[in-house]
Amino acid sequence: MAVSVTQRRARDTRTTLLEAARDVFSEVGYTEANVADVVARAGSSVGSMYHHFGGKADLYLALYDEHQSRQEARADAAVRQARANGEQDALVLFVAGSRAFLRGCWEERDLARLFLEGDGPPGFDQVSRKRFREWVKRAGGLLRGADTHLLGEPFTLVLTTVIAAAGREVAQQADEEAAMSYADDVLILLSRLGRS
Amino acid sequence: MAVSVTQRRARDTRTTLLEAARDVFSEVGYTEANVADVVARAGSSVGSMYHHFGGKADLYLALYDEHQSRQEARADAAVRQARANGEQDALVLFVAGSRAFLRGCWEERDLARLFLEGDGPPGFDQVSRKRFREWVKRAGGLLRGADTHLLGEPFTLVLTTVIAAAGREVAQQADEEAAMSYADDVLILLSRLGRS
DNA sequence: GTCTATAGTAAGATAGAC
DNA sequence: GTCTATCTTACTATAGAC
Repeated sequence: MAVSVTQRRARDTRTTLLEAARDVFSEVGYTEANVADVVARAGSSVGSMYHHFGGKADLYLALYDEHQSRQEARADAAVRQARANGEQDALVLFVAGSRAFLRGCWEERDLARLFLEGDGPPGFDQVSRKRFREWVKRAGGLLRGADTHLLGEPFTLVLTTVIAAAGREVAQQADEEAAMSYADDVLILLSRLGRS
Repeated sequence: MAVSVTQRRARDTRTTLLEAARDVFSEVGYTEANVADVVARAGSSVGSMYHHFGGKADLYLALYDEHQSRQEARADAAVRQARANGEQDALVLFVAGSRAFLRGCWEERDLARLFLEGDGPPGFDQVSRKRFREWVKRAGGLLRGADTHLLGEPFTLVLTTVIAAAGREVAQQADEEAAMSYADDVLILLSRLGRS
């Protein structure tokens, strides 16, 4: 399909707005940020912004969606990779996925901080918790069967909250080495939970 | 010291406002709540509210302060009690304190939900995380020396987030039995972390 | 699709009488 | 200390020209 010039412009505008939103939200958080600043930084206009997005909250959610998708992709890839290398231990696979997730928190630390800090539109906390929980449940499914203790709500809860909190801390470290060292420390603790 | 009638009235107003704030915040959360509803429910007035408190955020913080103090008292009492009963194992003591904390989350479930849900004034998340962390560090100090692995930031982080998340879930259970059962499940997992 | 200008609105906070 | 009335401010969202 040929893409017309105007369609391309529209895409650019959308992208530019998202990048500006990323910067502004990261710097001042959701509550403090205002739409005017975002469109100013994007060199766009309020009208355009409302043409492409439903509003401030929608902008934030779009940013979250893309970030979270990338994070899940990273984790999945790491698990596949480990498996391709012959790894079979469920716990090791799970840790590999989580580690990739945490590395992603470092690489996209501005966004990770933003989303894990808890400053978002009304109700965002519950939404993101739910999505994250789904992911952990899927990834944590690896552990099923390994140990009967590893089933059930409380276990998923612990996994979810620990990884999220670790992500927040990782994103705040001074350099990559410190970040991954922190990540590994937490993953060691998590591993203990997996061993009966 | 004799307490004058006007002083007493003032105290009553303050208390009534706090109770109303508790109800309103619990029902609709911080963001959705507005000062007008609070004073209406209290049968008071905006002016009085601003006489006693610095504003909406201050009202919320006062509520949090008192709740958290009660929670810490509960936990400390439980630890003292266990100690008085001859318990010496650091991990068992820590779990006893945490269990009392979680029971408190059930007893004051309206507030526990409110504060652990993440909807508060700007910056509240960090403030409450910090205070909670201090408490866990103090309580978790029990574990120092038991095992060299139990030192360090990551361990405190895990303890903190797991207990907080457990509190949120406990506060949402249907009845006390379910709540404490959930609490115990999580505490079993936490115990595993303590055993090397 | 993009922009400017403006409307709408909601709510937190203050002033000042009693 | 308590109240009523008002202010002020800030920002989201829309309308309509280009």
